Amino acid sequence: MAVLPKRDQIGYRKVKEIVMARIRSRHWPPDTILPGEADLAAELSCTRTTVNRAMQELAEDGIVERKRKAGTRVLPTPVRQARFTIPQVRTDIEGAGADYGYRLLSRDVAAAPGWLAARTGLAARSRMLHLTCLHLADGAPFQLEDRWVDVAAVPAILDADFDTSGPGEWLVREVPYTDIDVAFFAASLSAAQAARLGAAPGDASFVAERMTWLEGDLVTFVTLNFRPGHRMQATG
Amino acid sequence: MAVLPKRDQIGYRKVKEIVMARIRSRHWPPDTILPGEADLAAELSCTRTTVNRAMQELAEDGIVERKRKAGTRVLPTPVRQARFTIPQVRTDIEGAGADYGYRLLSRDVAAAPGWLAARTGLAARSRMLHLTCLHLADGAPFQLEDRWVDVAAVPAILDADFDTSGPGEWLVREVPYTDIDVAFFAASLSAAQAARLGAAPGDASFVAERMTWLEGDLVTFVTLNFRPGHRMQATG
DNA sequence: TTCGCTATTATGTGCAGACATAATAATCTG
DNA sequence: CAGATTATTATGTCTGCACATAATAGCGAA
Repeated sequence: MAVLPKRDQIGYRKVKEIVMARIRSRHWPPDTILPGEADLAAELSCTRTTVNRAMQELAEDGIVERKRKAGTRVLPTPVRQARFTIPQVRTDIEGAGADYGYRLLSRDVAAAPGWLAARTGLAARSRMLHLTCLHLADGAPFQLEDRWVDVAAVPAILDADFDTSGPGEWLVREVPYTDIDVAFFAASLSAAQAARLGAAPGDASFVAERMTWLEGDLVTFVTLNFRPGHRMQATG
Repeated sequence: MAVLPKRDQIGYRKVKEIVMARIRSRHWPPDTILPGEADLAAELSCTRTTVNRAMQELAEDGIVERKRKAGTRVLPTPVRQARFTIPQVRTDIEGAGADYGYRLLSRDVAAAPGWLAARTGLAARSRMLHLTCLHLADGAPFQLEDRWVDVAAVPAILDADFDTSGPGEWLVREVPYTDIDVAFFAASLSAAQAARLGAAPGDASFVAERMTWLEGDLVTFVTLNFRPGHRMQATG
C-alpha cells in the first residue's frame, strides 16, 4: 500500500515557527504590533484557535507580549528565560554516572536563629530541627548541606531517621509545598566547611540556598555548598 | 442593575488547582495513574479540552508525566523546574534601582584559542573578536565581561562601536540566535580580575558562562564575573 | 513460546462557534 | 475642552466535535 499522503494542514508548531522566523528575519522588527489572530489565521489558513495557542506559547517563551485590545507586540530584547531543574543531589550525582553516598554530620533541635527568622518571617523562637550532612559522589565529598526545618510545620520530622538518607529526599517525599525560592551565589569556604568538603579554606564554592513554603509558611531553609569546581548547567 | 451572576463553569486553572491539591494531599500519591481525561471531565463537568489543557500545563511544570495510551502518571519527586531570566546586566542593574555604567577595557581580533575551539566546535583558526568590558552599578564595578564573537558569523561586529555601550546589547539587538547554553559556577578572582572589580584577589566570584548559537553555529561565548556577594534569584 | 499483526485506548491536535474581558477609541455631555 | 460614557476590538477561554498518533494489550500463526 502506498503511504497515505500526510494531511498538510498547518499546526500550532508550524505557526510558531513561521512567526519566529519572521521576527528573527526582522520582517517584524521589535515593537511591531503583529496582525491580529484572525488575520494571521486567515493568512495561514488555519483557525484562530490554532494561532492563539501558538501566540500564547510565544508569550510564555518571552518572545512577544500580549495585551487585550492592544494586540501582540514583539519584545525589543527577547526576555529569554532559561530553565533548570531544581538541584536534587542524588539525581545530580547518579545522573552523572557516579555512586551516591551520604553521611549525617550533626542533628539538633534549637530555636530559630535571628538571621533565619528575619529572612523568612518565622517567629523568632520557633523550634527548628537543624541538620548538617554531606553528600558524596564516588566516595568523594560533593555537597555540604546545612538545613533548618520548622518543627511546627513538619512535626513528623523529629521521628524521621536521617542516618542513611538525607532530609531532602524525606521532605520531598513526605511534605507538600507550594512555592520554592532559590538563590545562587559564590562564597569562600570556611575552614570547617573546607575540611568537610576536602578542599582548601578560602576556595570558591558554588552555593545554592533554598526556601520551601507551604501556603506562605516556611517549611525548610537549606544552604548547599558544592565542592569547588562544580558547574550548574541550564539551557534556554 | 444587579451584578450579573458570574457563570460558575470550571476553567483549566481551576482544574489544575484541583488536581494539584489532590496530588499534594496524597489523594493521588506518586506513581498513581490519574483517571483519563474523559473521566475527569465528566467528574468536574467540563469538557475534555479543558482538562487536556490543564494536564498539559501540569506536565510542562514537571508535576506529571503523560504518555499516550499509558495515561497520566504522578511523578514521584516533582521535578520542579525553576526559571530565571537570562541575566542582562543593564536590566539587572537598573531593575535594582541603580545607575548603569559601562567601560570598554580591551578590544582585539585574534584566532580562537584552543580551549574555546575545543569547547564550542569552532574551527581552531576562526577569526574572533575578543572584548573585555566592565559594567558598573552606581559607579562601582559590578560585572566583568570577557567575550568572544565569531567574526564569520557576525561580520558587522567589526564596525560596531563598543565605547559607550556593551556588545551584549548590540548583539541581542542585531543578531538572531536560536539557542543559548548557560552555566554557572564559582571561581576565585585572579589578581587582574580583582583589580578590575575592586575586590581582593582570591575572593569568590559568581560566574555565568554563556554560549549563543544560531542553527548549530557558535555566535558568541561570554564569561561574566560578578562582584563578590552577588546573588542570582530564581523562583519555582 | 514467541513473533508479528491488529484492535483498543489515552493523549495530541485541529475546527467551528460562542461568550467573556480588558483596554483602547470614539462619542457624548457639561 | 475635559471628563465621563459607550462602542469597538483583540485576546482569553470554554464547548463540542472530529480525527491523528502512539503505545499497549490481545490474538493468532509459526
